[in-house]
Amino acid sequence: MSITIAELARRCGVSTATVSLVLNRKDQGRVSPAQRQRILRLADRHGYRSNVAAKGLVEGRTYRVAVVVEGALAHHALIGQFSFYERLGLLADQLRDRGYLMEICQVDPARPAAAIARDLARASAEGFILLAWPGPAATRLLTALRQQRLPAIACGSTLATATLSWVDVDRRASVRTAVRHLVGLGHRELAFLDLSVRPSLFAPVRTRAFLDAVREQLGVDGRPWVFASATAALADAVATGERALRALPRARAFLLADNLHGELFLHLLALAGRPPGRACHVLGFGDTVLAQRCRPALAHYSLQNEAQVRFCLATLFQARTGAVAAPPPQHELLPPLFIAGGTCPAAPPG
Amino acid sequence: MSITIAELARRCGVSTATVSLVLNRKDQGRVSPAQRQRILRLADRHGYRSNVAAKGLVEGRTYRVAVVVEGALAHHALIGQFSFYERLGLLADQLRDRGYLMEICQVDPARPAAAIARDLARASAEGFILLAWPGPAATRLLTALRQQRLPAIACGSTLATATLSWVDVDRRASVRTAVRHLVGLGHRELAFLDLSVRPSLFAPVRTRAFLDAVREQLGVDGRPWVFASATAALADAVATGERALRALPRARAFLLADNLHGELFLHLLALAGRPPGRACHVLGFGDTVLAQRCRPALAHYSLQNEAQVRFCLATLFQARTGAVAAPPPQHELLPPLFIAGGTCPAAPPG
DNA sequence: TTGTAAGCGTTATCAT
DNA sequence: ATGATAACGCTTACAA
Repeated sequence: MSITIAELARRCGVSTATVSLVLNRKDQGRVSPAQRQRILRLADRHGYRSNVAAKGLVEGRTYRVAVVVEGALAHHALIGQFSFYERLGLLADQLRDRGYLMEICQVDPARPAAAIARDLARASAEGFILLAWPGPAATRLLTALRQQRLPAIACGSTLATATLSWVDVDRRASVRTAVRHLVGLGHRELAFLDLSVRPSLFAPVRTRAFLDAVREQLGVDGRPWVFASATAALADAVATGERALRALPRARAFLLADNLHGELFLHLLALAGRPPGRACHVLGFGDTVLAQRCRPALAHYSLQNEAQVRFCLATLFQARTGAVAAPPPQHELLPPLFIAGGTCPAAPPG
Repeated sequence: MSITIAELARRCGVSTATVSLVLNRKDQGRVSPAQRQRILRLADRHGYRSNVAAKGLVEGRTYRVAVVVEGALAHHALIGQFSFYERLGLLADQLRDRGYLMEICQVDPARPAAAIARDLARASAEGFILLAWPGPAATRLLTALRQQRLPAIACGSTLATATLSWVDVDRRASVRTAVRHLVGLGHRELAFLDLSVRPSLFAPVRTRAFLDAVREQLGVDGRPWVFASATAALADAVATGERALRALPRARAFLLADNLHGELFLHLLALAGRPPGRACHVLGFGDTVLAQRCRPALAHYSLQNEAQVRFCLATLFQARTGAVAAPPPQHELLPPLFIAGGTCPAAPPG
């Protein structure tokens, strides 16, 4: 245990109130600059750290924020959602910066939302962040938490309602922008590859967005350009990629529904004599970490993990005092963000 | 905030001391059974939860355990260490069961150990768990933490010393047992594939163990049977796998240094007309989650995540009271554990 | 400008 | 068998 306020007060010959005020920057002209300096210097010398328990006790707060995870923590690595961990790491750091502690709650999404919410309430957290939940499940759980008057927000889910808090990247707009990007580079034939691990939450959304964008921007039916693997097996991803290359021998523009198997597909392209970035253009979507593992790095539209996390915390902490408050519901659909890479140049202006 | 002890006492017409004793099961015949029941029932009805802050304050404890991660949380997904997250999830749950809170500290391993330890001390945790650190770095940090009298243990690192606390699976013994396993099945030619992402901490250890075991059990030089990819690229893993199959056309026994690219290699085997489990035997090592994603499931020797986590907590909490204590240093090298799968039968007895 | 003191919920020591 | 009460470290209303 570090030095206490009482001890600091004793050594400075002042009262605990004075020390507390100075340490919390609440001494608006109430404490003489001299005292102020002495107290701060002594605190620093002894490495003073406020006792969270005491502080929390007197303030009636827990300084905890729970991050609610669907199923096991390791599950998201298996389904290739690496950005899940990036967001978790960002949350851990940024919450610590605010003096909060991150609590990880792994819950069984099959249970009724009300039961989950009741259990979560026992975590005595001041706020809840639902990380990467499917939209419907997120909606149910957020609603149940709201009934218990617990501030909560979904991070990485697009909900159909404006009465709950959530943030996500706009997948539809990203696909649409990516199509415009490739069309702007002169391509008139695009291949769309959905090689992500099944069952994917977003596969139908992405495919639909692609077909709409193709219809709108090229005036044709894009269905012959869509190639989706039917299973989660790597072998199936390989087969699907090869099938696409055989089916569209003249295609020089490729859109990946997810960066997950990007490295694999770039490899297939190279084998097929269409080296990415030189003989053809490839655009991905998803985790930047995955994209940058590719050679060349995969140009893609981003998940914007940092922006998502920032929005979550800003919403949860929007009360003036830095305390978690029950905020009015807020949501945001982040616009497409291009991340450069060797597989495709930026879109031409206009 | 749930109901308090004081309120409970008021409603039962007893003192706070009585309630506290009953609630903490410290009323050895001191409280009458009738009172006891009344108190417990009322507490249950109001969903009483003890206030951690108050408890921690009076006990002078923080009920926090820090899990120290090398670099970013997401890093381990990129290098294919999925079991990292499995262990993290196990830690989160088991610590919560003990009334503890898990704090994730992402630290820059390039900084001096003493500086890291000083920063970690500010986390005011009662104990530290170094998750999946390379041995030398773990040794330095554990030593620095010990100098600050902070209980700490490394999970998933093999250290050269018995004066620090650590737990790991015995990689050497696992490889050796796997070789014996395949030899016991009648194989006289083994291929050893190291396709893991570079730079791997354990590649030299595993290769060395393989060569030793082959020398010992077959009396030959195993070097022509070792195939290692030189880079982290997927393309290199593919090339290395294919090279091994070409170089050893009659080999029917394969040992994978890591389950990471297991699915990929099984695919290559099938393509080469040697379907795993039927035409040949394949044994892996590492994450069970990865192995079970393969078709057929990859038989392998386990990392024993649960056993590792159990050992960590048992060591950290070994004081009688369930409090974290500064324990005498303890370590354990977990023995090989076979996990069945379709790619290889269990070893014949004897 | 500074000090005093009440109080947060809990545990544990002493009385009764 | 049970109750009073001090103590833990901190914040803050109020007094000086």
